[in-house]
Amino acid sequence: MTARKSKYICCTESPNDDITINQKTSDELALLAKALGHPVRVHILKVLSLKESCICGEIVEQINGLAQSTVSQHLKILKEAGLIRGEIEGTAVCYCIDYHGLKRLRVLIAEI
Amino acid sequence: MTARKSKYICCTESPNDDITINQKTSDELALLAKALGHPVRVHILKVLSLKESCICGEIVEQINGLAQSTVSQHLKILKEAGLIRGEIEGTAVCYCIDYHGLKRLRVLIAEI
DNA sequence: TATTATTATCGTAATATAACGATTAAGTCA
DNA sequence: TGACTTAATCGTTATATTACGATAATAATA
Repeated sequence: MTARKSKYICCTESPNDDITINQKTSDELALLAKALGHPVRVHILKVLSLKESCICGEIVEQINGLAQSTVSQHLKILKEAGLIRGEIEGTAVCYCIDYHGLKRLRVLIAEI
Repeated sequence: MTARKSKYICCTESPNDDITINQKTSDELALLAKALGHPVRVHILKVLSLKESCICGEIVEQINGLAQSTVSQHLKILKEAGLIRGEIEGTAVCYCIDYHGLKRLRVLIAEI
């Protein structure tokens, strides 16, 4: 990619005309954002944020009107993205926010 | 929803046991995050960030290997989410980041 | 006015996501 | 051991997303 003049006023000439963009962090950010990209999953994070930690069953109660299997699926997506963690406690599973993941999301957005 | 004792150690009792969560902001955050939840769209934002503003055609060039119509679709999604703006300049359209939208995303994440 | 340049939209196909009920798995307790 | 509790997984269906090529729309220009 070579720098070149643009005939468009809006396209400012800049030393950044030769662009190199970190694809890896783009992918990482996209994955995190995608995990957050559903109202129910945002809601789950808020529940966990307010309650510090919470067993799956109580989360299902908080998410009114959705089947347990559906909530479980959302929890899985959040977990795989690194936004929450789950710890087995007896027959239950206790979920909490993974603040490393959440911070990483903030950092990656800030870097845009 | 009434406050109740939990038999689980992990589930801390807290004054937030009666949870009220703002569904509207959850939806808003989910929409913004969803728009960001694709590597190509993150890439587009980075291109715009580095170049300040950019005509659609140059963005298409930067996104190697995707058809013009596909990139146009991604631009539409970003625009509808309020993450970019487009200004017609002759036959071209000049896109730039909508920093209000991006800031709103940051704020909503920070509020989780 | 006809042509060119640029971008948006349309129609379509392949794939992914979201939701459900039913079932499985694994730990607890009588 | 057998029943119960809790959560994950499976199979399925409906819907949404992503990508493409083709076409339409609009402004600039010859």
